Amino acid sequence: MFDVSKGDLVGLVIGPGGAGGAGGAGATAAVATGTATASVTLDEVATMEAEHGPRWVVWSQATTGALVAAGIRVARAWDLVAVHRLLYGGWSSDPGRIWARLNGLSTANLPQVRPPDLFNQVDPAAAGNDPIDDDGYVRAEWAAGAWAESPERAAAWARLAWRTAQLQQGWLDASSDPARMTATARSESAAELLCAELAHDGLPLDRERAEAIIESFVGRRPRSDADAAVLRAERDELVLRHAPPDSRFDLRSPGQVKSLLRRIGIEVTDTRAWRLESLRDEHPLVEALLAWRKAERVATTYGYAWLDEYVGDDPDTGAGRLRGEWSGSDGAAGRMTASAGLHNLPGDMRGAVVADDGWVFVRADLGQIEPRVLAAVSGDVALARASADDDMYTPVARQLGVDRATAKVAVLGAMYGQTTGHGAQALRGLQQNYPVAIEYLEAASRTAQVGTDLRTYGGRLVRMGTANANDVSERDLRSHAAARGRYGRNAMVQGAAAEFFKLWAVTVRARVAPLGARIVLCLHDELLVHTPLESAEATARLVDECLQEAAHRWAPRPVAGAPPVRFLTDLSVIGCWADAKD
DNA sequence: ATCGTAGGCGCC
DNA sequence: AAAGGGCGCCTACGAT
Repeated sequence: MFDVSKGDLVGLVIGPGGAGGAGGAGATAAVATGTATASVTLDEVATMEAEHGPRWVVWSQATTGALVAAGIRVARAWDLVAVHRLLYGGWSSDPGRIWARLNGLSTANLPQVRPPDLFNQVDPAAAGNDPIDDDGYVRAEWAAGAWAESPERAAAWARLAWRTAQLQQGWLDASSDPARMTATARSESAAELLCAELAHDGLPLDRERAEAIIESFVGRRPRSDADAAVLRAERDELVLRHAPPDSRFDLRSPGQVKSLLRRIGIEVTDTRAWRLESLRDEHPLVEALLAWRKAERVATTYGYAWLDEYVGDDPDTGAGRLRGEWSGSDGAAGRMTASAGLHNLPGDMRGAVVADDGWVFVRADLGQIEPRVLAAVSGDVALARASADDDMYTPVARQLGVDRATAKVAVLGAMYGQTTGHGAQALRGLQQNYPVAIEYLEAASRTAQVGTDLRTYGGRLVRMGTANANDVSERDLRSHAAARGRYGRNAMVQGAAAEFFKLWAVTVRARVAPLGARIVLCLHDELLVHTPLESAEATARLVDECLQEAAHRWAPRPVAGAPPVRFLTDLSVIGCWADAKD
């Protein structure tokens, strides 16, 4: 059907109705290259994947999600949103904005879909068969869904995706390091595939265990709204009985908690747990309040409502699955994000994350990823040498003539912008012994402070925005500049670490699939792989091999005289996430 | 009534 | 002198 080879770009769109019969009414899936287009069924997409292994150009995770839902897991992708975020920073974008940026068109007044009203009837014929309007912009109606109204339009939409990918590749080629940025674009695109699969598969979670854990914190499941109110009041009473009689304070209002504390003779600027920690012995109410807070967190965020909303079944086995939405590169530095509490499950709840019968988890996290990444991206020879040690802080401490704890605080402080306390003194030692790494951070901080954008090692644009100088005091301006400095400094390390992690993750995704294993959780520097018991050892070996492969591909050219930076994992095979030792 | 912000806390 | 970054999610609260 198509003259394509492995890795060639092929535009792919899938309409809301999925793929009907090829060319027939309702066939809204289409593929396109620069020379051919076709309406296709999802079966035909699967065949093309198996026979040609192209790199599928998709507008967003929506297409990938439709594929996964249809049971198709492709190897390669070019995700236009993911590459857009790499090139231009920021968050999600629609086709209109992506196209405009690539073509040098202003994005200040992007065409909008006008809601149909008495005077503005949408005329389906008006949109024609060209997704690009006379002014060069993408027709907003197309982006809003009109592209799926006919096979011809779907084909044109797939063709536009292909053309957009070509434009993006052109911009990557025009960068200072085309090979590296292209590698990042491909890795980030694969991460979006992984995200679609994570969202579909879900994290194995034992409902009964989860219920038991919740119950241990907040008591039994309420039978009604009224019952819930009673139980809530009972939990509040455990704190309020320590309060002055006839007083009325709302524990959920930080301001009122502050007033309450003042009434019992405790004056604080805020009521955060770490601040109250040292005041535990001052008054029994403090202890009760801290326990209440912990329970309240479970009750509101990880309680029965959370369970009911986000935990469903595996379609095959009926086992519990916690599902959320996944994004491959949200936020400043391009980390993965997840909803439904997947990225911030309380430690106590991990006891409910249990592998299916006959399956286990291979859990692996990257050891000291940020200082190792700093060594790699900065090209600091001395720091790269230190990375040879299982514990980087040991050689650093020896070099600086301080204890390990001080060395660790100093290194972390340097990366995060902290310059006070014990770290400050050791910072000077870092400057002397690891000048390249420290200067890398300082340069990022200086650039960020004046509001200039940065790019991570992998090429992601970190936008610094602009300070609103008119309504802040001189003092605030300075603190804003300092904050921007910390932000930029941190984004360079955290961002590069995120890129490296994703390269590792997508490599694992590809390698363990033949074993029947699947990644079920990505947690910034940690992978949880669900694998059949008999494949556990092989999976574990692959996870480690993939790290070495990723490290080799990610930083192939160490500075002359420097050893390659060493990366390592802490790896365990477990039946329950809580069994991980740490 | 709806919205955005702030305080707070979970994880890395 | 002092300064930690990121995210999601909850509640209260003030502004609109």
